Amino acid sequence: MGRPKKKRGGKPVLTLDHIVETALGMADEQGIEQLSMRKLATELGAGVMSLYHYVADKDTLVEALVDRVASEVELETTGDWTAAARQLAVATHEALLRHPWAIPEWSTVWPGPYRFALTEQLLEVLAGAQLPPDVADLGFHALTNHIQGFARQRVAYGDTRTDTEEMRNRVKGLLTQGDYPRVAEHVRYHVDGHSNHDEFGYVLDLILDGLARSKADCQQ
Amino acid sequence: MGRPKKKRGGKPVLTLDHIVETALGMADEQGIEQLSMRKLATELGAGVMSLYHYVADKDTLVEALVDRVASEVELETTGDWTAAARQLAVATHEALLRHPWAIPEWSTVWPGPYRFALTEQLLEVLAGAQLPPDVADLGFHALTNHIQGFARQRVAYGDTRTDTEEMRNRVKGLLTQGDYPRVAEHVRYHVDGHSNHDEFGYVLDLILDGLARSKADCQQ
DNA sequence: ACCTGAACACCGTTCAAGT
DNA sequence: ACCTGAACACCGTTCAAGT
Repeated sequence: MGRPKKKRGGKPVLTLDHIVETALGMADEQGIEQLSMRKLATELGAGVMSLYHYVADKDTLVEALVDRVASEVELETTGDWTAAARQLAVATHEALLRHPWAIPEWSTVWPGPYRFALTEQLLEVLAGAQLPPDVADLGFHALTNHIQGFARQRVAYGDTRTDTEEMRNRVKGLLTQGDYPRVAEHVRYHVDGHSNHDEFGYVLDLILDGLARSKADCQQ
Repeated sequence: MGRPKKKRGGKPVLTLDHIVETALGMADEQGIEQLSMRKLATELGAGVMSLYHYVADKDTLVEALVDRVASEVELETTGDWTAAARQLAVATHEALLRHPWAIPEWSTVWPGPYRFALTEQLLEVLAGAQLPPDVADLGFHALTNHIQGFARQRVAYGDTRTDTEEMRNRVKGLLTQGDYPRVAEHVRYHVDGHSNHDEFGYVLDLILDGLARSKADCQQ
């Protein structure tokens, strides 16, 4: 959190924290594809090799970056298990939308401590629901798949930051030309039909209702 | 499909088809991270720059590669809409497992014609089911998220080809050390408990049953 | 039309050296 | 302990040139 930029007399010109925070900013602004050790170093006003005193290699840095995103998710929840699961899902979804570059990394990179804590928490919440084990497992995967899948889709069509001229033209082409009418219809359904409709929450509730219902079914 | 390797007198030493097929083989064997234009060219016995007569740039090649994977999915289906959706889902899942490198690309890359045809087909099947529009939409996303999410997870823990020493140690550490007990429990549930249980199909049927039930609910 | 080598502007990382 | 430049082994791609 403290970020000593140059600090004449003191020793630590660089900090792991400062490195990660700067890298995060660069990834947020220009995408992770544009983030290189060299650019990061010059952004920090340091030599490239200085970074390697704080980070083993680039992959480890990216892992740290993704975990930094996971750290933004509030783990404290209120209410019963459906409310709690909902809060975790929404908070994760929002964190991913804040850092779109992290979406493809989310499921690719080995989890860091914050990510593990988040997963642990969601599993804990589901365990508290006393669902039959296979339903709990299904529920966990349905929720995480929904979170990731929906974030990916959000960014694919229509996220303002990721939008390139190229992509907008391709979408327009898809909607204009007659090939793939069902796909065009589906995209339109999302783009104009439901923009102020909270689709993420809507489907999320369907999943949670389904889980709650499974439990009721088993208990009678 | 024809692959002329050197063909002394004839002109086409290279073919788009031959390039894509060779690149696919390399990606399958060594992962897409290891696939470079230069290595691909030498594998083909050509100069790097020769490739650029068939392919605009590396990104386009990767798009073609992913579409090559999509092309493996059989679009012809039999039976009612649940059977048809099931067949498409299973075939897609299998194609992704055959080419694990394609899983993260699947939702990142702009779709090619085969991928579009596949999406169109699934939407068509769901349209044929006469579900209420929002249920059809939910169903489409539930299915695609399940396909992608499950494939990702399969590869994350336990896919033999992607398994590195590194990763096996990390998983072992997770299971051995006491941090994150719920996560460890969850991984164990998948690793030993259900190895011969067809989890993909099981959850897939739950989704399809849920959709069918929604329809029944609305019709009465 | 098809293929190419040289060159440019980048990468991540090793290594040996500086304070 | 902390920082570094030179060097190595790579990248994708432009350009001008060959057949």
